[in-house]
Amino acid sequence: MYKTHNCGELRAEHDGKKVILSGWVNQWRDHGGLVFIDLRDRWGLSQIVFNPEHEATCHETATRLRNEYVIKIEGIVHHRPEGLANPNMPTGAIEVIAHAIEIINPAKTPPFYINKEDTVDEALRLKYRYLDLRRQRMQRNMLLRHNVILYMRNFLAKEGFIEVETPILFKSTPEGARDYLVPSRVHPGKFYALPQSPQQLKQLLMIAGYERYFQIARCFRDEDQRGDRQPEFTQLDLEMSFVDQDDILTLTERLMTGIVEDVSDKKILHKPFPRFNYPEVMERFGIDKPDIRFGLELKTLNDLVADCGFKVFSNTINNGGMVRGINAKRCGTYSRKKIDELTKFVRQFGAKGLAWLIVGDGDKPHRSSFIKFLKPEIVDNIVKHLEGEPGDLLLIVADTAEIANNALAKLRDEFGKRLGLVDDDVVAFCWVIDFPLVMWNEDEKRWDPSHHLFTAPMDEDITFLDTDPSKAHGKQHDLVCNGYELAGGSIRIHQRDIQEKIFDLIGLDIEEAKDQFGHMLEAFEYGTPPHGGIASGIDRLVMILAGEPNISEVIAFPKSQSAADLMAGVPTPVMEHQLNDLHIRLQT
RNA sequence: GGGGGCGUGGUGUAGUUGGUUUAACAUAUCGGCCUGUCAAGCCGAAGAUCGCGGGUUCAAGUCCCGUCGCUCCCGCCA
Repeated sequence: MYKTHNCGELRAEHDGKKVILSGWVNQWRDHGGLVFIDLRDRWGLSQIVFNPEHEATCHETATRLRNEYVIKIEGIVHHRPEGLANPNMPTGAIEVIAHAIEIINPAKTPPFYINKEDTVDEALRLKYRYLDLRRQRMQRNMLLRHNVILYMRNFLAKEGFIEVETPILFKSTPEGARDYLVPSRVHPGKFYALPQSPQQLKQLLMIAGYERYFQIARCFRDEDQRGDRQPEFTQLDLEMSFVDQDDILTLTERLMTGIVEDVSDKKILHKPFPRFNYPEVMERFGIDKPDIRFGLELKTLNDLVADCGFKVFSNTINNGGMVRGINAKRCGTYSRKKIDELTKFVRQFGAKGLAWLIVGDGDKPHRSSFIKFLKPEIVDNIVKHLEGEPGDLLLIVADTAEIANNALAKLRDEFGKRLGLVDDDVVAFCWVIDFPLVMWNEDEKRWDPSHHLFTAPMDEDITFLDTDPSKAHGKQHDLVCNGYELAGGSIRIHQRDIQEKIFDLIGLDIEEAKDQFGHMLEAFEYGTPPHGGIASGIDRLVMILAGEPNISEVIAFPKSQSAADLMAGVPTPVMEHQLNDLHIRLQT
């Protein structure tokens, strides 16, 4: 027997109890006479005392312990003597006086501290991930992740959902991200693809009559990494039949609210979650995934500066662009150097430059990169429109709508942080709906779905598909939280003719469509219920709830930026005969 | 594919206008002392060709070029 108790549960009421504990030596303190160790298991720490006057051989063994040794001890729980309790430890009222010890396994000195929160080189953490995972931070994150997923399963089961697994080996389609491919041994020259999401399969489950499906689904996308993107990640994927968009939103909102309030210590800023339509969110924040924990909203200046005489502004407007700005409150103290850095900042998002104005006060005039080109009343209007008060820094970008919005949205995030407007104890959810169904792809000269090609158009917009597709809206919904896209979904098309129309619109000819999606089209003809769903990024959700900056902190075995596993050295070359089996010859 | 940052004993950092000597500090490790510690303490020891390769120079941790790794960002991610 290894344990009668765990190391985190012993309290004063266990006084006098004989216990067996097993775990890792978190810290070892040899006082020459007495030896103390803090014994650690997943549940916590207990102090063990070895006294040479009581158990000489046991004490002798204890002097040979080192951190991270795996041991088993037997002993008696005692109240700690007067004044020696440790109020910082949950088990600090007691200690275990050991009378027997077994060293189950010694341990080398770890390459970094297990028992201290200390920054460690990322490559080292990943190489020794099993040691990194031993640390409190990671154990806490993994536990939180477990609780989030457990909550999801319980909640959805109660709501009548059933969990169904879908294939990992499935079909490659040219839509969306790059696929991870798996060559077939049995079918020379053919490949499986790892799913980017179980999209088609969950729709087929609706056609199959399951009505309410969910899955904790691993998804794979072979694209370059970011802090919130890994090549494989986990979604809560769900789909419902006989629902409209509001049903999905309401259910998701109840689920998210429950998770945040039950398993995290974060507070939800807005309940119910605000719903923005796409034009509104772009107008106010310049981006479809705004962090609404703070204001600093974008303002459009087109009307004020259309014929102002300053070519940077007026030409932009004449060419169909936008002049937009934000007010960086109280940043009028910024030096030229600091403003130049902001210019550099917006340039990385394609902006050609950054116009700025520091609001003056009475006898102190405005300082600005552009007012010398403008009439004073136009300057006053700009200041007024951006609600400039003395000491504010107004930042303006004139460019295409896309670039101006994006650059200012990123500036807004930056100033949200700089001005301390971002409360990390808060989660601010919002919905974004009424997306355009399709967006014009200038490079390919065709329409691309803004969500995916199974998204249903708004009923009243169906005629636009033939006349002016840009005017059609989709029954799409995104859930945004603290500036991250946390979930996305839609009501799906459930009629073959509309689905074919969309294929046609995005430039898939009927033969291609049949080749790639024939099974879907055919299925639609066998009694398809109206249906829709949503998929939530679990890694991102847990990251936000854990207060972590990166999803790899909430994934047990994440990949590095270059999509490698540094612990096992993945990916690896394979044996020649394996390639032969798969009918693959490598280019030299 | 492109741009930025980082890489110095086991770990975390300092040192980078080229030369201050023996590359510093903390911590960990090893040895000694220590019966109430819990960030244990005290004494001592060992431990680094400064990621790797090349170059400039009388002289390179420091400058240049290349390369590898990690990381952030742009592109990409329906």
